[in-house]
Amino acid sequence: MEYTSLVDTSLDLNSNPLQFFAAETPKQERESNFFQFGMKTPVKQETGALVEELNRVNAENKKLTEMLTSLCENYNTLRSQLVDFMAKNPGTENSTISKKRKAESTTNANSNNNTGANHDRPNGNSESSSSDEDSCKKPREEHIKAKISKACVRTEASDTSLIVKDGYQWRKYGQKVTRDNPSPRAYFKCSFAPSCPVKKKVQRSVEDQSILVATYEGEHNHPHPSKLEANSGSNRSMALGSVPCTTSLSSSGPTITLDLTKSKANDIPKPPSQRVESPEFQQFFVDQMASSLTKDPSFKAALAAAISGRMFQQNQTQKWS
DNA sequence: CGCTTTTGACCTGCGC
DNA sequence: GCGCAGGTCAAAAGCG
Repeated sequence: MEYTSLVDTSLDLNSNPLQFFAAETPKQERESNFFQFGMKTPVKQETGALVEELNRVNAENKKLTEMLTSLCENYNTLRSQLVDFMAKNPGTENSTISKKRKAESTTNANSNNNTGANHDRPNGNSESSSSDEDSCKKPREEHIKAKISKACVRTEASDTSLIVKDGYQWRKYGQKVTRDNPSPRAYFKCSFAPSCPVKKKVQRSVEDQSILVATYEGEHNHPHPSKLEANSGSNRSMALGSVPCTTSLSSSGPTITLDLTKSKANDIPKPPSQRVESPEFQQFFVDQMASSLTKDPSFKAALAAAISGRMFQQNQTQKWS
């Protein structure tokens, strides 16, 4: 797919030109030059180098912005094509899988290309023919399963607690050992329950014990707790804010992987698993990034503001120096 | 003392 | 209908 050629995973925005300066010059010289800047002493060579570097960074930022725009456009195109395809071929995606348990085992076992749009139930449009039957059988769960999402969280493998710090408060109401996974599965309800219907299941990945797979069911009908303190962020990913996020993902659906060990591990992100090298994984990685970036318009706006803000800041810095 | 967690029992749906 | 497995309940225990 063309996405892979578009995405430069080394998103080094070079937002701080002084870092380049620092990397190329000895410490003493750096400090003296810094004071020279402060005293507005013209150093033509260094200034020229900085201007050149700044221009290069600006060009790179522009290029990245274009890449991002292109990525979003390609994603939207692909998504609309998928929607069309699903509309024309209603029975193509596991139309026989309408039962609850099969649905879950499918999402767990297969690395099929479920997007956030069809994550509600795996059988997409064919659901319309069987939904009535299902609703008769399971009227109680119908509304709860309105929205299901997954998140993978990397933790220390030795950490036996099934706690996913997503900012919300949860109350554990059960734990089970499932057949397909020796690790116990923990069941949580939002602490705002029963007014908030959201539940989550947390279980360690079979493949990588250091990854916790959290499955969220439903949507919170109350603001994110962090928003009460800092009114920023527009979705869960944004609200996670300060959590070190290293964007890896699971093979079972749209996920966000948060490397909670990163802050403790010398800032060296570990690869989620060997699967990251596979084309399938990379493809899904791109899809996931595009999904995360395009899902929320306000996130796009915030991203654009952040990029332009950095560029503006650089220009200001350049002017002041 | 109140809240949270633990854990065994119970409920429900699915496959045979 | 029965057994199995996932999900939920609720009493007991733990904790601040």
